[in-house]
Amino acid sequence: MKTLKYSRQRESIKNCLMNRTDHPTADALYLSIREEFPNISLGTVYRNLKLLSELGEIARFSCGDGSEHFDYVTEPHYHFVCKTCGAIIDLPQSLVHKTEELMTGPAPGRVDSHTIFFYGECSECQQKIKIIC
Amino acid sequence: MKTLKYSRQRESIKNCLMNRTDHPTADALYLSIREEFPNISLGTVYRNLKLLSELGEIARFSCGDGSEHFDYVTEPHYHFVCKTCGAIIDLPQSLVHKTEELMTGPAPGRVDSHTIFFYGECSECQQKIKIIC
DNA sequence: ATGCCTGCAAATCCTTTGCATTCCT
DNA sequence: AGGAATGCAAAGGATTTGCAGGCAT
Repeated sequence: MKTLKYSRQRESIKNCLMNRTDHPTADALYLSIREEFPNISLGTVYRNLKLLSELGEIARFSCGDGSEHFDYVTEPHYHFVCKTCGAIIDLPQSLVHKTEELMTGPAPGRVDSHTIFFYGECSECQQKIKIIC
Repeated sequence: MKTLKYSRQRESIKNCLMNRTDHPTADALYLSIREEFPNISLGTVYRNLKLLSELGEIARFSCGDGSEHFDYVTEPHYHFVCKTCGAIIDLPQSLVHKTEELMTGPAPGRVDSHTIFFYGECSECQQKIKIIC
C-alpha cells in the first residue's frame, strides 16, 4: 500500500479542485493555487495531480483540446464541451445508467468503464452576437 | 474554397490510413510510410493529417493515451480501447443512433456531435496468462 | 533520523512552424 | 512561372523527471 505523507501543497490542490466545477487543466490549477502559495511549482502540481488520479481520488480526462483536465467528481458522469468557449459542463448521472444498458451488447472484450463527450455550443455562447470575419 | 495540389506523400498517407483499422498515431503512420517513401518527413505526415482532418476527409481523436489517433472512417461510431494492449477497436454504428435518442434531454446548449470511449480489456488480452509482479 | 515532498531546471514527448528547395499544374 | 508541398531543423506546448534541500512523522 502506498504511503502518503501530508503536504500543504497537495491539500491546497485538492481543495482548489473541490471548489471548482470547470474541470481545470494542471496549468489553470497552478495559476489559482499560486495566489495562496506563490512559491508552488508547476512540477508539484503535475506530480500531485498524477498521484491523486492514480489513487482514484480525482478523475483525469482529455477532451481533445490538447491538455488533460481534472475533476474532483469521480462518480461516472458525462461531459458537454462547448466548441466556442471551451467550457466543460457536467451532465446528469442518470444518463450513465441508460447508456450502460445499451452496450451490454457486442463489445470485443470486457468493458470496465466508458466516457462520453458531447460537442456543441453552450447556451451562453449561442446568445452572443457572432462577428463574421 | 481550399485548393489542394496533388502530392505523392499525401496520397500515400491516405492509402496507408485506408488500409489500416488500428487507428494509428501520426508517428505510427510515419513508420509505415517510410517503407515506401524513405525520405518522407514526420512534419509532412503531421501537416497532411491536420489538413485532411480539417477537410473532413479523415477523423481525428484522442483517447487519453497522450497522442492523437487518426481514422479513415468518418461516419460516427464508437471505440473500444483495451487498457492492456492499447488496441482501439470500432464498435457497430447502430449504437450511435440509440445514444442520440438518449441525449435529446438536458444538454446545456446545442449538441452537434458526441464520442464515446469504452475502456476495458480486449478478448485477446483476457486470454493471455497474467504474470504477477 | 528517515524518507517522502518540494522547487527548480533540464529533459522528454508530441505537434507545429519557418525556411529554402522541389514538385504540381 | 507561380503557388503549394516537402524535408529539415528549430520552436512550442504539455508533462515528466533528476537532484539537492526541506518538511512530516
